[in-house]
Amino acid sequence: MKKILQQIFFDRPTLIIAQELLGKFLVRKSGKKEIAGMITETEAYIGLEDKASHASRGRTKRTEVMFGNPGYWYVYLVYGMYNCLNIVTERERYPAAILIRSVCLLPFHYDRQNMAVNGPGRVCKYFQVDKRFNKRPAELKTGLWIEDRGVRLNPKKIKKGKRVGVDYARSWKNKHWRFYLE
DNA sequence: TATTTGATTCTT
DNA sequence: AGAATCAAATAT
Repeated sequence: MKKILQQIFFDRPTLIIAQELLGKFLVRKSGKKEIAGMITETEAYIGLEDKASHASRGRTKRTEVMFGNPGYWYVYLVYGMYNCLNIVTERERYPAAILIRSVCLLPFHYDRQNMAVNGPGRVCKYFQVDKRFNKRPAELKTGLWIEDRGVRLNPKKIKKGKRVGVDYARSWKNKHWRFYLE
């Protein structure tokens, strides 16, 4: 069973979605080639108050997609080198998104050496995601979407921790808004 | 207009 | 521990 997650899935509380995305599949299709991997690590960035979120500094050309409708991709360049892939969540005008940090590749795609793709920069590199996908909807015709393939996780398998690389975010850096599988 | 800084990763 | 490398935020 394969079911593409629709926009309504993302129009809900971000912390719920960030956990539910674990076990879902990120799918990239260009031409006949399809790459798919199970999402194993996410981070939530929520609201104007969250000092770790780009949206906390207000609505800019870069962050406006976070203020828009849910179910859209937010792709940005960090450290001048790496792209980061996020899915926008919650209602229009409420800025929130989830960073996809790691995935686990299907056997068809890996050679044991690199079955895990750890780190947002590596996820984008492997799935050939760049700013072309920014502000585009997560759906089939975009060539990049998220699927439910029937994997059901025991909620106890979900680990929580502090978000990575946000030491500058004052008290918000201590929020346990990072979710991952062992 | 100039400087600083990152939701990172790779090399030394 | 440091480099790579640039868009956006902040300082001047």
